Amino acid sequence: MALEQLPSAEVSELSSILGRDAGTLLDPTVARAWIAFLTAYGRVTRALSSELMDSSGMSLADFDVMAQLARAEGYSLRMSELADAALISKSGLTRRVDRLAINGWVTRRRCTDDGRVHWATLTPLGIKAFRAAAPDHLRAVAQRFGASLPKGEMERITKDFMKIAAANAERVRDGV
Amino acid sequence: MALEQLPSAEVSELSSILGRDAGTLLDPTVARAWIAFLTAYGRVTRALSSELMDSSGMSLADFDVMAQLARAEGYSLRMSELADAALISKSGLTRRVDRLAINGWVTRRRCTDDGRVHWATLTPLGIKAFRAAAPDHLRAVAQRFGASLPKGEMERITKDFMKIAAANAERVRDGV
DNA sequence: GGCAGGTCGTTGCGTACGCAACTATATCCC
DNA sequence: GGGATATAGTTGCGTACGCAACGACCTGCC
Repeated sequence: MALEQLPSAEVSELSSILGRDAGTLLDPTVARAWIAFLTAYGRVTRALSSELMDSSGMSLADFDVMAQLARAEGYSLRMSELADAALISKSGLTRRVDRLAINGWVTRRRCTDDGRVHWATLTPLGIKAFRAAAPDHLRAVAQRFGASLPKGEMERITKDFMKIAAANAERVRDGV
Repeated sequence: MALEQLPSAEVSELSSILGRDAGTLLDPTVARAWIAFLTAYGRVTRALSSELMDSSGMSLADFDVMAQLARAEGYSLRMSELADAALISKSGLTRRVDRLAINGWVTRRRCTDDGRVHWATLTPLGIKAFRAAAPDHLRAVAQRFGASLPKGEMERITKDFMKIAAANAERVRDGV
C-alpha cells in the first residue's frame, strides 16, 4: 500500500510475478483504485484515530458507536442493530458497550417486550461527551478527508461508495 | 455507519444533537462521503478478508505484505520500509513477519552493511503461495470493488484517493 | 578511541477483535 | 401446552495490534 511512487508502477511490477495474464486477473485500473483506496483509508483513519484519542480519550470505534446512538430515536438502539450499524461483530459490540458503560456514557437495559433484546442508550453524560468530542473530530474529518476534493467530486464519490457498499451488503458473518 | 437508509438522513439527524451549528462543523457533503467511504471500506474488506482466508489460509494483512515483497527488487525490503508500505507499526510487522516465516514464506536476514537493518525476503515457497493466492483474491477485488463502477469513474476516484492519501502522508507514528 | 545521540528492530504489556459455543428467551406447530 | 427451532446477546478462547521501553548498532564529534 505504499504510495508516492505511483500505483501504476506497483501494478505493472506485480505483473512480473503473476505472469503475463496478470492483466486479465485484475484490471490495472481497478488495482490502482484499490491500492489508492486502501492507502487513503489507512492514513486518514490512523491520523483521525490518534487525534480523537488525544483530544477526547475516545477511540474512533467509540465515537462511531456513540454517533449511531446519538442520531437514533431516543438515543437508543438494540445491540444487534448497533453492531450492524457499526460494522462490528456481536461479541465486539458487547465489549465495546461494556467499556462505554464503565465511562457512564451508555446504559444497557433489557427490553420488556422481548427478553432477548437489550437496548443500548446514550446517557446524558454520554451525550455531553459526544457533543464535546464531535466538533474537533468533525473538523478533522473535514480537513483530512474533505479538504482535498471539490464539493462536486465529493458528491460523485459518495454515490460511488454507496454503490460499492450496496453491492457488498451481505450481513456481517458472526452469527450467520 | 449504517447505509441503505441514506447518509443524508443520518447527517441531518446528527445535527439535532450537535446543535444548529453542526452544519458549520462538517459540511454535509463531506459527512455523507465519509460515512459512505467507511461503510464501503468495512464491507468490502470484511468480505475479501474472509474469502481470502478460506481460499488460501492467508489474512488480508499477510497478502498485503507479500504483495509488497513480490514487487520489490529481489523480493526483499527492509523491515521498516515494509512496515511503512503496509501501513503497520514496526512491532506489528515484526510479528507479522514472524508468522510468515513460520510458514516458510518469508525469511529475515541481517544486513551486512548496516547491522541494524534486517531484510525480509519472499522465499520461493512464498512466491508460490502468493502466486496461488493472488488470482482468486484479485478476482474478488475486481468483483467487489471494481464491478460497481465504470472504468472512467475508477480512474477519477483513483486520482481522488491519491490526493487524499498524499494530503495525509505524515509518517506513521510508532517511533516518531 | 570513546561517548552522545540517532536509527532499526524486538519485546513486554495492555487492549481489542472475531469465531464458536453457550444461555436465555421467543416463536412455531402439533 | 410443550417440544423443536430460531434469535439476541454474552462468554471462552485464540489472535493481532500499537505503544513504550529496550538493546543493538551506526555516526559524528571531541
